[in-house]
Amino acid sequence: MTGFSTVLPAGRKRRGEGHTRREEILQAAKDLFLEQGYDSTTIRRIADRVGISAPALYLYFRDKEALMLALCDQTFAHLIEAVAEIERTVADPLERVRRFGEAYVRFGLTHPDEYRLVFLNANIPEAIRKVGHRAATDDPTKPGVGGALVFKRLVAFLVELEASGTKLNYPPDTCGELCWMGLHGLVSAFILKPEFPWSDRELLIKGMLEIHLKGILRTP
Amino acid sequence: MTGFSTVLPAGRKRRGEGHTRREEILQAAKDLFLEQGYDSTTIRRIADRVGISAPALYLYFRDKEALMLALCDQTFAHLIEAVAEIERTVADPLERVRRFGEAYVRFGLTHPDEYRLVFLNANIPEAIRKVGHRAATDDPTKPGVGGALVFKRLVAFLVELEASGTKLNYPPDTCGELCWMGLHGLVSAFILKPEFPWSDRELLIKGMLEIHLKGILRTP
DNA sequence: AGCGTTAACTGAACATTGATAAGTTATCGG
DNA sequence: CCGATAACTTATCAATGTTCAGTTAACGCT
Repeated sequence: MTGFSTVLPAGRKRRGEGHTRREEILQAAKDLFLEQGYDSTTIRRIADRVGISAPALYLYFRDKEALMLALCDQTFAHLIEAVAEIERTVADPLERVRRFGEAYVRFGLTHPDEYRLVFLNANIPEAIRKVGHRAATDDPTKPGVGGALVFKRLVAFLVELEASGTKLNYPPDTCGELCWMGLHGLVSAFILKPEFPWSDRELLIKGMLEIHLKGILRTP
Repeated sequence: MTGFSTVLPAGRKRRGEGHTRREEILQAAKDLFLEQGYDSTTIRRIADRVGISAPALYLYFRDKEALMLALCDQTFAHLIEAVAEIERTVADPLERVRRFGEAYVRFGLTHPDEYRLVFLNANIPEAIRKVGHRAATDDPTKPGVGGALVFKRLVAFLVELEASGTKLNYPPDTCGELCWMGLHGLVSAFILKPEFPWSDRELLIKGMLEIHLKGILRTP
């Protein structure tokens, strides 16, 4: 039961309607990616789904990497939205940090493939690997900075937390990095090693959040 | 400055000396892998280094995956040895856990490429992905169980720790998983995102160890 | 010394991959 | 209706992992 879906040729786009095709390609790539994973998301198969020839893809994306980058940013928007939601609805800085952790883990576990693409892949070309944690100084209008944006929010929460009088055991950015590393370790473990007999998932999530909150807050 | 090293043809092996060639292949693959990374470690290039034809490789390895698996196990032996060293020289269970963490991080940071191959790669075929954390019930004589063996040692340390009277906040295996996830998050962050402006590396390592030790030990 | 078996190995080829070059077609403004 | 050009295709490239069919050389045996 693999790749039987060849789509009928799509009509040529009207002049000036190229961006439409671009989005069709993105959608097809995303579908394929979610259905069959990265390895099956080939240029030819994407083109096939859209109903155009393979080289036509290169009219809209410089190369496969650029296509995947665009996909990543699209998905990251979801996580950014989730964090914005927290900022809108939660006032307490400590609670914001906890909610951030929960949202991050939930995002990773419900979008495992994108998570792999953005945060885990050591095999994919350099530029894609960087997407997750490109330096915060990079041009934020360019594709591939979603991860850094999210991370900056976490650090901002920690700065608030410190400003509100809570003592931290490390500088806010170090705290943020430690928390992210723990959350990332958790998510990537579940994603990369699903066959491992992990103990209760909810316990692990709760435990990881507890450990890190307890670890960064100074308690005399 | 890339791939100029083509090696002269090696003489045919005597009858019964095939295993020698097998090890030559492994060595060449390892060198190439360390020098140029996974993407450059192709069947043809490996064969080229050894001085044989590409198909000759398939006399000694079922496929590329099997070759890489063998490489992984070879490298894992180093980590296993480091852990055994701890068992030999350190008696205190708590200290054993701390030393395990240090050794694990040191291993990851000094063997980043192997670490990527074994623990990080979401793109490489399934069997290689599993290497790091194959279920402990798997046949331990088969290749690819190095990761699980190491992890079992950590859990054993935690069981000792509990037996010695120290109260834990979670069951030993859950504690082990949490610790491993944190350590792994740390190592993989450094490896996958070297360009990110992390705060002081030593502080992060020390912090991660502290956080997790504090987190799993019950302190009333 | 010669012969047959077979381990060790090679050359050519296949299907896929991402990517490019060069040419074609259809749309649209004037 | 015509010329410019956006949109697209066909043919092709080099590289990848892998297989097939054959070849060569080492060894035991008579």
